Amino acid sequence: MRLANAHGAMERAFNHELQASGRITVTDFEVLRRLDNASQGGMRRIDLAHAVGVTPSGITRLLDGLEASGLVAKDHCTQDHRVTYAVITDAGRRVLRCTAETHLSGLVALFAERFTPAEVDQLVALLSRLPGADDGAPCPAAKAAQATPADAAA
Amino acid sequence: MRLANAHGAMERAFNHELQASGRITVTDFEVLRRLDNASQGGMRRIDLAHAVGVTPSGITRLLDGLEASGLVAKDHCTQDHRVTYAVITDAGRRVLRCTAETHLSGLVALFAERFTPAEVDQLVALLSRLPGADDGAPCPAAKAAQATPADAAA
DNA sequence: GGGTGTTAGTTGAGTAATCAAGTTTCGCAG
DNA sequence: CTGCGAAACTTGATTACTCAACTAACACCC
Repeated sequence: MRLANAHGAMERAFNHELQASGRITVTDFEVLRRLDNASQGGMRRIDLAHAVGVTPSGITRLLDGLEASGLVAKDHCTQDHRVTYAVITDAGRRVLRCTAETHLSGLVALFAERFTPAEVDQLVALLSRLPGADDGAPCPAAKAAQATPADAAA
Repeated sequence: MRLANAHGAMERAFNHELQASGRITVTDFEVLRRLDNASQGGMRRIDLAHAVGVTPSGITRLLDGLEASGLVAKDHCTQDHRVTYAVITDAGRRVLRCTAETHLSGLVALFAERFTPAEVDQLVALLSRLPGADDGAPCPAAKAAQATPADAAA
């Protein structure tokens, strides 16, 4: 219950912040973050869907939007013609960097003023035991620029 | 992040369970729970909205549905004609009791198999410090039957 | 090489929320 | 008692998803 309240409230707040600064939802943000972290700046759409917790059709529509805004691009796999990769573009990286700067720092501050580092560790450890907590990326702290986008980046 | 993942995954799962057994969403469930806990089995719609974390318009549409299903009823305040109370009906209580039985026990089991009671306390204490965690009801463990519905209960 | 099942992805229809802009009621200042 | 701002809703249009049903490509077996 506390979990639901806390997460709900924070997500709503975060969503508002993101919406205000650029036309971006929390899920969009999460997608960009994930793509930026990915080894080639790209992921299979389905893995991405699972990572951010939406259905395949959700990812299709979500990426439709991000593609229209030029923040991600499509890339087809030559070995398996079923799969399409989503790759983050330079514009996408810019947006990500900019919003992350503004809002991730806000998030960090929020935690910092409420918890000691040890308590944060404790909280993370406890939450990690919940189902689905480790879906997708294990959140490698700072992993800023490390890519070499496949090809089709705007 | 763990918070987002864990809560997201659990909420999705919970939602599916609830949808499967009766046409109910997590938010509907939360509304019923809140109303059942309320002193008269009723609350002002706006307080209810804030408690479950939706906007006033969200509550309107949500209650439209629950009223259509006969799980809650309207009750007008005689002192202030602006406010409308939402009161839980006997049918609503039945549904709540039934779904709570099935799914709350699942939830409890889920936590029990992952945490010791002490750890649960710890987790609750930590989460309580997050913004919005205490919105609405402080979740008074078991508070089953305690009502005297205002009047307009089906 | 032609079925059979599985996986990746899209599309149509529907739902639960949102915001912005209304209406009605209330409280209050002059 | 009249006007004026704020509170408690409601409504219309939009959004971000969902599910169910589809297509296309692969994988395998015989």
